[in-house]
Amino acid sequence: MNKEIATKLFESLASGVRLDVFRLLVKHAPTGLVAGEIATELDLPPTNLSFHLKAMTHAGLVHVTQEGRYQRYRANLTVMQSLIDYLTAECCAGHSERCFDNGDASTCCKTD
Amino acid sequence: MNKEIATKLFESLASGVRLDVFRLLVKHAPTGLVAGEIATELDLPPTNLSFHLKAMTHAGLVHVTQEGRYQRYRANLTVMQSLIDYLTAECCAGHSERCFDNGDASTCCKTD
DNA sequence: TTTATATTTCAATAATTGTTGTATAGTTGC
DNA sequence: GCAACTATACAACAATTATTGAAATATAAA
Repeated sequence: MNKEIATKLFESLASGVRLDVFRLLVKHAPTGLVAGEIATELDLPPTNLSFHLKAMTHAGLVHVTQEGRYQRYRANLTVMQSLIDYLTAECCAGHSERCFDNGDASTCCKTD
Repeated sequence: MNKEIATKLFESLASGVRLDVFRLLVKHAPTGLVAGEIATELDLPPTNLSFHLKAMTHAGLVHVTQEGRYQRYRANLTVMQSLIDYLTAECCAGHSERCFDNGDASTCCKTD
């Protein structure tokens, strides 16, 4: 994880639509959903969903696999964990006592 | 923390400039920096920095206090912690074993 | 092979965001 | 009060992102 990747991921999460898509896919992990199911669930026009899915895939936030004529999307939980680690490091950065006053600091303050 | 607030925070972090500003402020916590110091450190035109600081302040990512003719900015570590919690909940959501295979899960899967 | 289904690509447009210089408001010290 | 300094507000413009319908691609089924 570095600044460039993190920025791309934040961009991906900065849209209400994409955040909804990601949360839906997390909810359906590890099976994932095919594009049509996502469109139905979130009531989105297919073209718009496709636009956002492409952006998320490009950012690495989701994975896609072909299943016949369907495209199955899955949340990339690994990259999300990396992002949380990065954010934790950014947040702490030598100030763990402020950031984690009443929490566990064991995953905190990584020097990267 | 909810989706709307999270989206605003992600927007704030989705810009290279703003991410740089925030990381700089975290590095200088809890003292913070005045606008001019940030501009010098990151080599940004004052108007551009002001634009981004305003956005960050509005999103709640930083706090500002007046010091005579200076404006001192500080990273809001509390909201960052909330965001990490939110993201952790999003990431885990009943799938901690996938998300935290080889890590500490004690800060994970908070039900909020 | 023809028809239906799923999804994406393309094109057009709307809306938002980012950057810069100039002007303005507020603060300090003489 | 006046000059120097800090920062923001405003205006103009550039660039990016979002949304939608129509057309295209590809797979599956009849």
